[in-house]
Amino acid sequence: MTQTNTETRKERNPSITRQAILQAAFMEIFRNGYQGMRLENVMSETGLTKGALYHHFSNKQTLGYAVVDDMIQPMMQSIWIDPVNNADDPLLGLITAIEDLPDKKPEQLIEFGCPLNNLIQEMAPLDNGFRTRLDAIMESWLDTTEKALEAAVQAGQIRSDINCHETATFILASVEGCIGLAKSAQCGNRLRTCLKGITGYLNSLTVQSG
Amino acid sequence: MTQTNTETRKERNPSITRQAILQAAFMEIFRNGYQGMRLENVMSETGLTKGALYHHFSNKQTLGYAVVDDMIQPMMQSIWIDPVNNADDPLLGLITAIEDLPDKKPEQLIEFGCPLNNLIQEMAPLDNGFRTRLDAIMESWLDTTEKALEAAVQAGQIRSDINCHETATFILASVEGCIGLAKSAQCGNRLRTCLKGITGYLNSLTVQSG
DNA sequence: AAATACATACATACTAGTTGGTATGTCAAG
DNA sequence: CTTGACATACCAACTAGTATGTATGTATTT
Repeated sequence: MTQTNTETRKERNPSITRQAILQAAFMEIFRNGYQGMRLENVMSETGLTKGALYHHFSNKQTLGYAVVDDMIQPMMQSIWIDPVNNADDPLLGLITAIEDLPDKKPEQLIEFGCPLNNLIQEMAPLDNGFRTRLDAIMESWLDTTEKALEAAVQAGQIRSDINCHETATFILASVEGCIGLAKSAQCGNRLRTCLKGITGYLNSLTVQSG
Repeated sequence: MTQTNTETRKERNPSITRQAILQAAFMEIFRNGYQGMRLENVMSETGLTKGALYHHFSNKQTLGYAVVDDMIQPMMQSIWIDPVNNADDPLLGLITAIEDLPDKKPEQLIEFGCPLNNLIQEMAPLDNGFRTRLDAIMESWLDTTEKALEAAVQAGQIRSDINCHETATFILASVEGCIGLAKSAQCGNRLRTCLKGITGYLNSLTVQSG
């Protein structure tokens, strides 16, 4: 085995390398925001050099977009969209998605908030490429939630006089707001207190409670 | 009149100069975040130099803290805390505070969001000095809202079985969430849609609607 | 009331460190 | 042996912060 480097030879695997860069960039953005992300930190966390980084991504912006498309979008898909779409009971599917939130990555959720919302609040006014990508995720999130509410109406679970579009928007706003409030206090209790408000609201929509 | 400068002589007024710096810094932070704020832009927007800036504020962090204390806190006071505290009708005071939001600075609210929430989401995990200042504003905002709910209970306006603390937390989370969603879409309709969800929720708390 | 002394309120010029980006070299795989 | 996958070395621009100079207001002294 020829060994030109002092360190152990790195096996080449471009897809794994790319994934490692994306993972490190995601965490950097999650903690510090996109503007606060330092490519130097992405390098040190992956053990790669600037050459490798710029081989896979042409610039910082492209890397940022890729984090949205290849990391954040799949997360939202697996945390909310898929479970809610596949739930047998539409209302229970929504409630479960909400109640499961604190269990996913509790410490990260409270310390750093929601990766999607963080980037929206930072970048929406500054970079329309970010904004359109992020709002597309938001729209699909809204769409899934709205359809679940419509199904819950059809199933006779919640009142038929509610506006599902308005209600879905309100629910997602509340979810993001709750995570944001918990981040402000850096406190899990505030998250749970706040999420109870959402489930309480959902219960107020049920027919038997009217 | 001796005139050493080429430009017109600047009259000296330290308090006005300080306010001008704070105003420019606030807008810079509002648009770009604290990390994105450039002191050079604060200088160019005020027409001042770095010497003047560093005369009034010892460093960037001190300026950032002053923006929180001297700009954002008074804004929250005048937009929400004072009107809600001084309202004759506690429930109407809350509803009015919510419904008035889009009228304050509509284009800024939708484009840049909420100055308080922006800074919380950006800085809470990064700088505890920011976080404690911002969360103190949040706490006073929560406190005012909770007391208004308690007064509404006392006045027989809303059901007495609700948890005012939990409800206040939920309402403020929803407000911030709605502003955040509108910012994502850069769309006033989504803000109004979402805020209707909040007022609808408040109505669901009233006694006659139970 | 004029002169002096001193602190405040700025301006100018510079520095050190950071950061995104590039040019080029090298090793490995097909 | 050509192309892809990296490493090394370097640069130009930016940015917070500093050192220092100067003009202005104000209190004190005589």
